Amino acid sequence: MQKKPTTIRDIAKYLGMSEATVSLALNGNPVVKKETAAKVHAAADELGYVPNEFARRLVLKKSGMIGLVVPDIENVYYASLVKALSDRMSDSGYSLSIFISSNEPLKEVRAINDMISSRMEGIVYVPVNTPGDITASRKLLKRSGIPTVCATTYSDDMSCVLCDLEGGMKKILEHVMKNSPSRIAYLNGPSGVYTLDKRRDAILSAVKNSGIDLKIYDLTAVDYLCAYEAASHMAADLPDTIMCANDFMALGVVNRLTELGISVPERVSVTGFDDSVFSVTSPVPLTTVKQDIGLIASKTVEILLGLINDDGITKNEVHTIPTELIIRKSTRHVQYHAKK
Amino acid sequence: MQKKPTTIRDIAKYLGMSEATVSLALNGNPVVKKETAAKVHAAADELGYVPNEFARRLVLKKSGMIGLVVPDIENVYYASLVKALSDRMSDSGYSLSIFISSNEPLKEVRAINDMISSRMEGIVYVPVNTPGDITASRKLLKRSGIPTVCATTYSDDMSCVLCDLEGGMKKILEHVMKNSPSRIAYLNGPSGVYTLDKRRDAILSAVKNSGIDLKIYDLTAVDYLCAYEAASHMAADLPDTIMCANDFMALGVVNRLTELGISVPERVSVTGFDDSVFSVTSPVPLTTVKQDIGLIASKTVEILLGLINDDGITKNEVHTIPTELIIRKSTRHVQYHAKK
DNA sequence: GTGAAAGCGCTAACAC
DNA sequence: GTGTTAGCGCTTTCAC
Repeated sequence: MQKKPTTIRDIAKYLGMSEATVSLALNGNPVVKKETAAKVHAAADELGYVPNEFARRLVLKKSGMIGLVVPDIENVYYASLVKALSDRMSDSGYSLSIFISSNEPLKEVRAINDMISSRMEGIVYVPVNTPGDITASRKLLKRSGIPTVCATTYSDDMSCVLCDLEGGMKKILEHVMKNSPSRIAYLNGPSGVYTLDKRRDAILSAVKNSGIDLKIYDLTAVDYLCAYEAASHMAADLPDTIMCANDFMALGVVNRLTELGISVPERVSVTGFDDSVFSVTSPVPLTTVKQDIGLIASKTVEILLGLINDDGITKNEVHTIPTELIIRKSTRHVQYHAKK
Repeated sequence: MQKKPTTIRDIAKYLGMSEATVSLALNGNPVVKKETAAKVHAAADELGYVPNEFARRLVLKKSGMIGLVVPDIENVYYASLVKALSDRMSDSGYSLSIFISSNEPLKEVRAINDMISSRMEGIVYVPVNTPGDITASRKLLKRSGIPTVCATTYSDDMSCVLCDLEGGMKKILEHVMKNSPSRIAYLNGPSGVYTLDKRRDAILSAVKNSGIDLKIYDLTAVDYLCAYEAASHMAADLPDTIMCANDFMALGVVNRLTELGISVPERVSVTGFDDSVFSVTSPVPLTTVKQDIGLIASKTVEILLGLINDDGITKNEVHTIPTELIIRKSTRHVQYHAKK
């Protein structure tokens, strides 16, 4: 069992002074005499004093914490986001408290409730990434009045930071177009997920009236296996370009195609999205769209801190991070360019 | 700015009853009359009451939280661990508080201090995974008296849960041996990291006196790029088997070799370790050693909860999780077997 | 420069 | 059944 932790009172008794002095000394308040302060620190050290944050926060009415909910930590995209957010936050004086919703709206609600009861001073909200009802979460957040910013996707009633998904999709499509494709397949996920719907819409509107035969597949999940299997089915009647909603899917396609003896990009071009590890560690490095997660994180922290300090930053501001086309080797056009 | 949260006192005033009753009702204590309880809940709802956890924890002297420090969330291995731990923990009534040390001993110390001040009731300690001095962390943990279990690696002064790294290494080596290799290269990381040293020792002692030409490379990091580059250097004078400390490295080797026109496993066998995503999404699926992260997580939680409840579970117990050889396509022997 | 005292929001005896 | 009261450990005026 745990030994009872040392309190300020213990130190005060031990030193024969008052709690107030000890507290002031410990907080480095200059009003206490230097030698007194030194004595206090020595005693604190000796007794193994560690402040009780609960007591502290209770009276200060500040938690010094910022909460973060993410849908899935095993997804490299979110893992990078968490890492970036954690880095950016550590300079701010706040500590980050991470919650995982596992893509379940119910867990998300629980996490948000936890954050509210723990009096987080700010919240970074990354909603579940599957079709699901998150109105409960949004209502809770709203009602709490805690400064919140929604990251990587859109929510209509709070500030958001997300990438220019449409722009990215258009850029990569333009790149693909240079190859004069006649049949494009686009592997997307279930509809009802903002970031996927956005991608689908963008590609759809860009291709419209181009005479290109575009076929969109709404897979059950935006993961490796689904894409891998989709590629299998496509093999019989191959399009010349297969675009994917993310890199992990593109990897699945590349691997399956390669297995089948279909060469990428010679026979078919494949594109990813996100510019994650997979785009680099793919046997055929992927042409993709970079979502600058570092930038998302920085902007998110910036806006959140602004909100917390009530800097007069507009609420419900939507901040769009530009995307960048990254040309690697999974699309034909690249090589063409690279070689001349 | 945030509106002032509703307190129990507000509800009491609003309803014209005492705080105690409200508190009891809110906690579902059966002594309060049903209708009173109903009224209280209604009022709480109406006023948007969310309990102040700090006050609660202060008086209860319990945080209801378990802390977790991990070195690197972008590493799929740790990401899976966090996920598994988070899942297992959620049934236990405790909430998990995640800290990222970014493989920096200093950040690790900070995280541990945070956990102690936040009065975590238990700690899952996953030490930094690079050579570095973590005695400070261990001393802090020790001194705090908080039940702690060290996961995925060994620490001499606390309970540990880790995989049978040596056994795993031996198993995969045995498998490789069936091919009668004459020259094996083993790609490891810097020495001074327990889990890597263990692997190195195991392979070293197993190969000793076998007449096999074993060459061990202590790379600066156990990642894709380092392994990729090492493979480049090896190409000139190729061993017949390249073993790696993890799957991510093995993927780097496979990709580089493939680029160089060296076929895996026909010309050289490659092995991984961990059985992570990479072993499955590799263009040549990797023969590897499975570390059952789910099991690690379950056992860790079990031991930790035992420690917290002082179940008389021996402290400083080292629990070893068995590893499993997973034969896929990156080693010759497999195919040999598979085909006959 | 230091101490006494009030109170942060909540819980848990103990009275009534 | 419900109210009164005394803290949990800390910070912070305000006296001295």
